[in-house]
Amino acid sequence: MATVKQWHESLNFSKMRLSHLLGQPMTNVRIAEVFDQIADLLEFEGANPFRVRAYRNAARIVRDLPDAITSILADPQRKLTDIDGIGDDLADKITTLAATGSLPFLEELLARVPESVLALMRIPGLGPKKAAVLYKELGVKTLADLKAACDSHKVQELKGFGAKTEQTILAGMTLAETAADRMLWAKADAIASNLLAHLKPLKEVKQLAAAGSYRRGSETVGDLDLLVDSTEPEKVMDRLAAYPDVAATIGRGDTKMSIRLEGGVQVDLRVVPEESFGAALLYFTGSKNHNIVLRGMAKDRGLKVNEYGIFRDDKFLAGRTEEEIYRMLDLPWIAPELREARQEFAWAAAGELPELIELADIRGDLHMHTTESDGRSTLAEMAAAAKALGHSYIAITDHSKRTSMANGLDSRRLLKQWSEIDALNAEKPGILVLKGVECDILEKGGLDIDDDTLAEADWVICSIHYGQNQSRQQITERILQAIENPNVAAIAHPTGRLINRRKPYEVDLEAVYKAAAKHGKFLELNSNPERLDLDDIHCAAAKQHGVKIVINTDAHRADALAGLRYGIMQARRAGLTKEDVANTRTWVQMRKLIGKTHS
DNA sequence: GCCGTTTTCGGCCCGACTGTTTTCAGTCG
Repeated sequence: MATVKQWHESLNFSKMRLSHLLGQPMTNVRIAEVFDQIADLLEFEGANPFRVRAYRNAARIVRDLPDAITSILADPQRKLTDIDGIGDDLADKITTLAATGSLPFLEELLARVPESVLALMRIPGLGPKKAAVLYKELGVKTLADLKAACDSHKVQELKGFGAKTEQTILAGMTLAETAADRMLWAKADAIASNLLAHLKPLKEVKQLAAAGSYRRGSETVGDLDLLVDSTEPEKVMDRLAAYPDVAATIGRGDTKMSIRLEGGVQVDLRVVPEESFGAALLYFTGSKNHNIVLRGMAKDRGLKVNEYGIFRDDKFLAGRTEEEIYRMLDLPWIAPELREARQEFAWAAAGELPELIELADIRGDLHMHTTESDGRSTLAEMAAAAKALGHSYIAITDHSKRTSMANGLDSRRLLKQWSEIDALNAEKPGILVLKGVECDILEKGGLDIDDDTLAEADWVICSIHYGQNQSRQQITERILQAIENPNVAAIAHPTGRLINRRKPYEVDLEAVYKAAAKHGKFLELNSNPERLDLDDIHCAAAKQHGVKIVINTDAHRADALAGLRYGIMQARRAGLTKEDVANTRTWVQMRKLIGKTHS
């Protein structure tokens, strides 16, 4: 999926020279980037595809790991080779990377293959084989070379290429220049809902679903994958072709069709008969790696799984529902959010598949703003909207004074707001409104509101809004200091994703997790879809360290309170249960967790 | 490159679609 997105990433990646990757603390993400680049280079060289897959797999495994590689290396009790998919060779390479910041094997590869050719493989329709031919036969090293070769029609003269391929390459190049990045889940949701509503009225459509990373609740979505149960694929495909927003048809066969919408989003449609709907839903939901494991398990049992069902010696056994397929493999049904080939199979084998948290489990939202700072809705409007959503409590957490451009409150205004909250509660609004604040962690350390005032609050959540360019160590120190303040209950934006689309600040998250666990402080999963933080990986890491998590919206207007579901999806992807998330509890229970005793 | 209650070698998920072929390789998901 998402060839266009990969293209973008490759453009960004090729700008980011190796020297930028190296010589910095070796985070999991940086190690993963090195392995992905090795996989690309090996693939270009035509290496054994399974060897390439091993590197890609390792990249994904390291990226998804809740623990920092550096802390595993530092722990004499643990070995890298204990991680599934990491053998002796890759463990050595990781160790070398972490110790020296460089990897001789990668240097060798880069000496053989110019890094710029990797961008060729990102063009839709150009894979490693064709890219290698272009490089070897025509000396195409860059995208500019490729453009020139197509324009002079040298490409179509190559064996295995033709006029059509040349056109496809040119079209792929211009498309990639203008196409959109991966979209946020919320946008995918809007588009998918419209598409489903367009297809549903067709009488030939018996069942339909949106699958892919959208169904898995991935934070961002590349392509949309639609699945339809019908015996009349032609009619279904005609219906999709008639969708008003279609810009182009990329491909169309007997049961499968791909279109591109205005704005660049690719939509893949697959039509299957009823007896295959569950198998196809499983296949189309992915992830790819989840499917690979499933199919391997089937093979071990002398079975075969494809998108039509599960088979023994070509005899159809099941396929109507996902449950049937899982059952044939002695597995319970696995929630789509968990299907990333991370821990779900180990959990299933041990009978420890977590009962994932649901939206309805949340009892209160503990981070929101009002018109008193930079919110758009009043205190009363926020309370009414939260009550309508079924919450039993909320915390009003307007900004503190340092955040002056958001009209942050000083202690005098805070105390005034809190007396208004007392008055509102006295009117018995049907929801408990808590006196809170989102208190700035100042550049020099320390908090923006005095301790005497903070002691009056029910709920103090802290975050960094200024001095985000400080060193990793300075930022970490500031956060640790806030965690140690007895008046503080929670840290918001712990990984630094607090401004849309801007690079997060650098922070030693291990230290933050450890301190939060030690002092019983909450880390916030901020549910804003545009700057979601903690994401699924960080969420799992926080849980691993025994940190208490709260899921809040950080809503700036009443209708944004419904955005809690975005955070819930990430929590589910991290395998969190109701117990793992603190604000599934009543406020009385929560207050005990915080350790506050005053009323 | 990884992995092993069939294994330390020989496997590694599976099928649709396209373009260039004349039975298939490459690409994609």
